[in-house]
Amino acid sequence: MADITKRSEDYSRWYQDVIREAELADNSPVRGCMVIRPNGYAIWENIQATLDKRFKELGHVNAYFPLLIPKSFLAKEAEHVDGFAKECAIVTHHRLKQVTRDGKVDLIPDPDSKLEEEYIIRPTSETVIWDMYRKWIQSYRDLPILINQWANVMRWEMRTRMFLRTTEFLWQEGHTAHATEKEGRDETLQMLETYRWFAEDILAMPVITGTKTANERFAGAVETFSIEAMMQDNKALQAATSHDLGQNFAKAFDVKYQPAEGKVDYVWATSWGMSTRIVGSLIMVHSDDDGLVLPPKIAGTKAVIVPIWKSDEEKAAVCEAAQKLAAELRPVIGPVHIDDRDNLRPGWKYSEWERKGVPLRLELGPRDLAGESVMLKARHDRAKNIVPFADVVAGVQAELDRIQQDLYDRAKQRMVENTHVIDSWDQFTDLFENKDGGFAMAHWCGDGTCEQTVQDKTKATIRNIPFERDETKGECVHCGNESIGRVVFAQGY
RNA sequence: CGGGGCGUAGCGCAGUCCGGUAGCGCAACGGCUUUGGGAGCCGUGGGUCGCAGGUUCAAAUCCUGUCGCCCCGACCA
Repeated sequence: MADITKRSEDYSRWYQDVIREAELADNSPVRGCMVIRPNGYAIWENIQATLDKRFKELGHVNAYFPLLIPKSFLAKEAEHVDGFAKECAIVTHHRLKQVTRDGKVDLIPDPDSKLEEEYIIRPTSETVIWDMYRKWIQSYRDLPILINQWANVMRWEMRTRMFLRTTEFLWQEGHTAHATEKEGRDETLQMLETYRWFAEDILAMPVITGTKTANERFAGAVETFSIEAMMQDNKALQAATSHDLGQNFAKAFDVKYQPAEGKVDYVWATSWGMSTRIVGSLIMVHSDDDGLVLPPKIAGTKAVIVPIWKSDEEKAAVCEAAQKLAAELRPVIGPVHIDDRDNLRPGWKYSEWERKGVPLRLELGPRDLAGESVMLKARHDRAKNIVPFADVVAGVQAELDRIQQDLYDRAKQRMVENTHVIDSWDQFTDLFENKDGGFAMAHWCGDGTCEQTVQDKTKATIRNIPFERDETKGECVHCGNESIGRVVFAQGY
């Protein structure tokens, strides 16, 4: 069996190896696109289920807007065009024509089917949605609108990486409309907090919440907020964003409402999203040289039972016990798999389920049966525990809780250890050029040109201006001017 | 789009410099023995050598073109 490259040898190759070995995804015939395999899709389904439930608890409803967007829509919001025009796929024809060339049948776009107005494949849906909101909103009684959609989008990237940046990806995009500026801002921050909760409590991925700088703001937003996580190679990854769109889209699409009192005004907007990219970060935060590691709360399979036997009699007894255990566990912890394949030995099965990231393994052989107990083995730290049958549900539940917490603690500790207070340009360049990188908490003057220069010199960008930070003024780490306080610099994905 | 690397069996690779008609490990299939950390032995099947041209008696190997993947840039989040 093919081995997995060690993280220390080649991080990027390790990442690809883990995806292949855990059967999360495969390359597609189309450049830059990926096939998400059942093991990978199960993770995404759990992400969807958990987030969707939470969104609905917060009053949101789901809807679906079309994949194709009239080209003219994109042009309506000046900054938005600027941000996305360069990476749009365009539909120009609606029919193919068979032609024969050198005796071979080929298909070409039928010149007679050229579209009068061309369509773009959505890179995001603000424009279609706001075109519809114009029709749906007349008065303050129509507000707020709190719509979310689960969809695919396309951004024609030059360089792609599995999950992290693919030409087509899956995501949810929330689009809300409000009567007041404050309501819009509150919604933006509430959704950012939702993402923080999801990343930390469900994915066991510690994040830094904060405001994006003007340079990094979403095209068309007044303010963009993000959660930023640290990967095991010390690079940062933006795990989700939430945008306060102000009245920019309302103005571009002429969406006005009649307030209870006073004159007609433009409505206030937000949008927020999390994509399949989060699966990439999940892989990179927790996994090790043996393969995928997943926190129990998001794993498709929570536990696998490996029955061990020699004779047919033992097989029957052990498998029956495994069925009983699984039946007890499933209603409490969720999916439990029994691996009773008889063509593989237990050792093979152990390593296979380890590669695939199942958080907990239950080993059940004749010795366990005799002792009326089962052996638990945790994926992430290899800890063994023997639990009596009588306590198995509580024991497994406790172990899953411990794994979840441990993964968070481990990731948090790594983030803390690799976050440095940096006070000079020498230290700054040393960190990113000679040392291991990580997060640099450094003073910044607030100037975008200065920020860009730092990026050009070191590849480090301002990930965000953290909510919780040292606001004491100082000297900008690069230009020496008075700072707005410390911000997080890091090299990012 | 620029620089570098790589495409040979399901996976990982050797063979390419120096042309002679394709091999190794794992996996698969059959059999026997096995089964508490990647089982052993015997046997079997599987590849238009990324694709298309060209040179040659002969091309995985040399030449040209092309497609794809990976890394570094540019681009993007």
